[in-house]
Amino acid sequence: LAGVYVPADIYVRYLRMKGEDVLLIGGSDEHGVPITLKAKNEGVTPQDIVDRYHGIIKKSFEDFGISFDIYSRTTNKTHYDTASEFFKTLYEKGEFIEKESDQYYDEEANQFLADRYITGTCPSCGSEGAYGDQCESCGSSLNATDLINPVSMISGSVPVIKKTKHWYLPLDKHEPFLRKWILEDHKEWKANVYGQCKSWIDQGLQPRAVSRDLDWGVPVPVEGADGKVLYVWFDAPIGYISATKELTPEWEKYWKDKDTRMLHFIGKDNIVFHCIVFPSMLKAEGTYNLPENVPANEFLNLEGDKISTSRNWAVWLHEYLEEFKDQQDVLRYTLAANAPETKDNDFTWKDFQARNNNELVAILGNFVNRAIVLTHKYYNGKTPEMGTAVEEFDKNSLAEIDVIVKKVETSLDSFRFREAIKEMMNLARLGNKYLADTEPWKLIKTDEERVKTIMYISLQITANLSVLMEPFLPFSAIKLQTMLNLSGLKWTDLGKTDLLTPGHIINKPELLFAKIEDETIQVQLDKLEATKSANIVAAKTAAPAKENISFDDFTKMDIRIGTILEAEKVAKTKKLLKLTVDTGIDKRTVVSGIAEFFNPDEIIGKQVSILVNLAPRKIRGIESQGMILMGEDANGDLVFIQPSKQVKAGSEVR
RNA sequence: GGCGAGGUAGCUCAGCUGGUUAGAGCGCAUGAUUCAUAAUCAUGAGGUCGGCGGUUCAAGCCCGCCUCUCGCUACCA
Repeated sequence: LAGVYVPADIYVRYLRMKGEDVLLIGGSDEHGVPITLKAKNEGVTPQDIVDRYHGIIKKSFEDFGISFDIYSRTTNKTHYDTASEFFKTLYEKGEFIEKESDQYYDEEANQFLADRYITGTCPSCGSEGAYGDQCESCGSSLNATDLINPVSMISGSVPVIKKTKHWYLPLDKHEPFLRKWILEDHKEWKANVYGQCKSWIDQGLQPRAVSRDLDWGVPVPVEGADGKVLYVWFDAPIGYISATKELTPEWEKYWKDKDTRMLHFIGKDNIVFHCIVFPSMLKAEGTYNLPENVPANEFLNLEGDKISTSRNWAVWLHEYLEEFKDQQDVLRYTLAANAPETKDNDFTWKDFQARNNNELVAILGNFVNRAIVLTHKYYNGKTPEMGTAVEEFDKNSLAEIDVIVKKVETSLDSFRFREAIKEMMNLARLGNKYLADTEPWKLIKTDEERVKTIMYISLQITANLSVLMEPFLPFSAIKLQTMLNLSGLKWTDLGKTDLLTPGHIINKPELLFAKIEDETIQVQLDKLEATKSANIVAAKTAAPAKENISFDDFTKMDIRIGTILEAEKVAKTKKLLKLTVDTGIDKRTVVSGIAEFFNPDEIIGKQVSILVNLAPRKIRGIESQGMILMGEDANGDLVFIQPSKQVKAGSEVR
């Protein structure tokens, strides 16, 4: 929400209020591989899975006030048609590279087999149980087609070799264009976006496969492509187009008109797809506009830890909407004010509370309340005349409205939402200061004419505020406008000093924002604490035992106590240490992925358990002759399996 | 390991092509005030700008090395 939907919604509401013809398009990307895995796990179809979530997500967005013109999904027919057509166009234009290769096919399961799903005898060492991509015994890298006696791991049948064709989008071909378009013509893009694009382009782009041998996705729409679907990253961005089509017959205007500006609001993990891949697709197709900007944001953490839906480390929108009824704007405000625009940021409930109590309640809500309460007290809710006692200070204060509006516009136009929302709050600050400086509650006893002017101006500030806050706090803006008995105001009304005309009746004051008490926050913190505990418990639960093996199988393993003699980091790797171990039998080299947990110096001289008859395997060009046994705890921390007291190197472990 | 982004007051962040005493909001302290949801207004305290070295008359901004965080990437038990 923080990085993508809230900023996008603010921006779009702003443009709509300016009277621009704008659409906010979004949708669920439903062809991801995790979806098929989840379906398999639960024994249901992928469609069941996506049906379950799409509705919930869509409704949550709606209730939260993310004003999508359409929130669609990539499993609907329009999308299938659109994506197919898009592919066909590129295909016919010769924008793809076709590569044919031999691949095993399981005739029983009716599908092509990924290398990992094929097992057989290794052609180089003759051992059984080698996988299609490599032999675990000798470590050689294999082509699946080289395996002797291959067997499908899915059905157990003997697979047949079939030619399979895949299509690749030659990103390298578009490199000169991308270089100019991004690196020269879009220097104004955010540093994080520009930097990552530059990095990709400078490293040289490779052709990227756009098809896969899977059964979940949009079928590849050319002859001889049975059982092939569009790779998810290819079809997903086309979803933006499909959704627009679904929404309006005039969809082409939004995608192809020269004057249309397209923007992608995304998270930083999606930069490459939206800045390099999708634009290349659009360019290749030829008739579409390219994005004008991609204001990608960084990530928002939660109470110091990365948000993770699988670990339930998250604030679920549908739960928030229930537990904080009618307080969408509080979360919108907090998220916008903390948007991770330049670096990852942290959401904390304490900050949420503080933003509400110290800013929304104290500054904004309070000012509005003061103005309206006083109006009712002095004039029974009737807007007074401007009065004749207008001073320089009054004029300056009114003029200040325009200055603030301009600043908000500048900030929004350059996608600086934190700055924009802060400026918006400054209008409420202006109001508070105006009241404090003019003190109408004192003057009412001595100078009623002057008080009319003061209240008139205070009300105009309030009315302006109700418009200015609308993109950010739409629910509260409507509430305030209802209180003021106003409606249909536009962005161009901002700065006007007669939004409420003399005699205009305003309604009774209601509080815009309610204080949030410590207990309420504590409930949320407790909930997260419970999640944390649950995760720890879950992590403590040991994995289920593997299948039984015979004693013979066990005795095949030759495990010894060895002593580490030397240790050094393998260059250009993060995890690997190259160890020299005295096994008692010999001194041998072992490559071990423990560099993140041990300094080479610290472990020299340590006794460890080592599997000495594991087939050698080349890792990073170094032949590893054995495996150091490690214990791994739930956090992934590694510890050595060591003898409880010093024993002779070469002692057997049984 | 390579690449990208970031490391500025207690917290969240500004700081444009290097130039006088480094800014804002919140928090904190003091004072004023009472129309208002004990809200508001004023004033103030608080920073060796991640570390070291360099270029320059001048560096938070430029260069080098190091370090920490996040992301992308790599033949990653």
